[in-house]
Amino acid sequence: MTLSPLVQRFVMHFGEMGNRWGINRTVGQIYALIVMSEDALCADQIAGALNISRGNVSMGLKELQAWRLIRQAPVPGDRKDYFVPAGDFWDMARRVAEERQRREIEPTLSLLRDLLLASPEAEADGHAQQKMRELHDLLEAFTTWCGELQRMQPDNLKRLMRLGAGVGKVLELKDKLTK
Amino acid sequence: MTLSPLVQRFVMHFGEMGNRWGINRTVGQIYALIVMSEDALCADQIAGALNISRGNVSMGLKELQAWRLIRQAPVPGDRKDYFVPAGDFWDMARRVAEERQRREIEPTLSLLRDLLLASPEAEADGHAQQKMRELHDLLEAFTTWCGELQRMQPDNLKRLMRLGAGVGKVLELKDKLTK
DNA sequence: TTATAATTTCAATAATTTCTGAAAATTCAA
DNA sequence: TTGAATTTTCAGAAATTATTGAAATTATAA
Repeated sequence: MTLSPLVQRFVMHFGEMGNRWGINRTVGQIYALIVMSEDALCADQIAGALNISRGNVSMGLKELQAWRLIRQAPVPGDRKDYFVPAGDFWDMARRVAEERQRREIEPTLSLLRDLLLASPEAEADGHAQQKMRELHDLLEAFTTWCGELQRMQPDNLKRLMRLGAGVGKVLELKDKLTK
Repeated sequence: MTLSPLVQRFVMHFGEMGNRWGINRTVGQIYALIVMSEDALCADQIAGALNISRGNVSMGLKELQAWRLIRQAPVPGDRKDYFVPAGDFWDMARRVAEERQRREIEPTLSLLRDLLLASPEAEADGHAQQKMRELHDLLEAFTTWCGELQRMQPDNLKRLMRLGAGVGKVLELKDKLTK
């Protein structure tokens, strides 16, 4: 399978981006390739198109399945595993956000809870704990907010985003009504 | 300078997290140390406390200044450069968000604009461009939204976050009123 | 069963990123 | 100026992460 220059450029770029997003380069490329492809792809096609080893593809597919970004799509009469995207880009964004939350926020929150329980020993600990409290409260507020955004209907979420700066206006509205 | 176990644990953890956030480990540690410290710190104190080389500290401080996460705080009668956090954790969060936007979203958006201008060549390009359009629109909506959240007064932003799921209710409210 | 096709695993290796420390550059008081 | 204190730079070393490819495993058709 050869890629058109258009798809080629996108796939390569997405790989680089993947890097900056905490997923590795080939995993990003594999995902981009699957999304851009009209048909389901099997591991050999992917290895060929991206020019990477079979083993690497196997790892990548496993990781993408763990993220639930792709899923198998059986092709009748063919023993190989074929893959298609699981959901649209909104689903992808949600999954990435969830995973980042889990990896980048939760561990810190849980450490902070721990450290805030300890009674200060050194003289500097009072100040440190106050800072930790600030960070804890910020991360917790953020976490709650993300959770609630995710629980919103996708439609409402889209509307909220389109609302944009209007959010400020809506807040004012709420003020008037609750007063 | 020796660190209390409390601060030590936080600093080490923050370094690990920094890794997952796209800033490197020692840069994360340096920032955490400066934030947790009551007094301004100089490079030697940092190198000693974290047990890393002087050169590494110099790099780290430069990077943190570039991110505008720390700033110099002159200590009268001392020639060394001393550093303190620039702003609180909200400011930090905003800077990190800005930087990520710039590194992780903008380059993709600009590539997508490019690729969407090209006229499809291969047969598969039609489908690919449609997907690219979807991603483009999603990223653009997200970018606009982030920009507007950032332009909001910090107070309103905090209120919006505290509102949480209530946002859905406010939307419904708006519906009724605008109908 | 058995043979074959496909996938997964993982030790070895390649590529990348981070860190050190000595040398060069800069700053500033005398 | 000079020279001591401080910071910066950057080539090479160390550590980390990604990739290969051959062997082991698993799944399927005959």
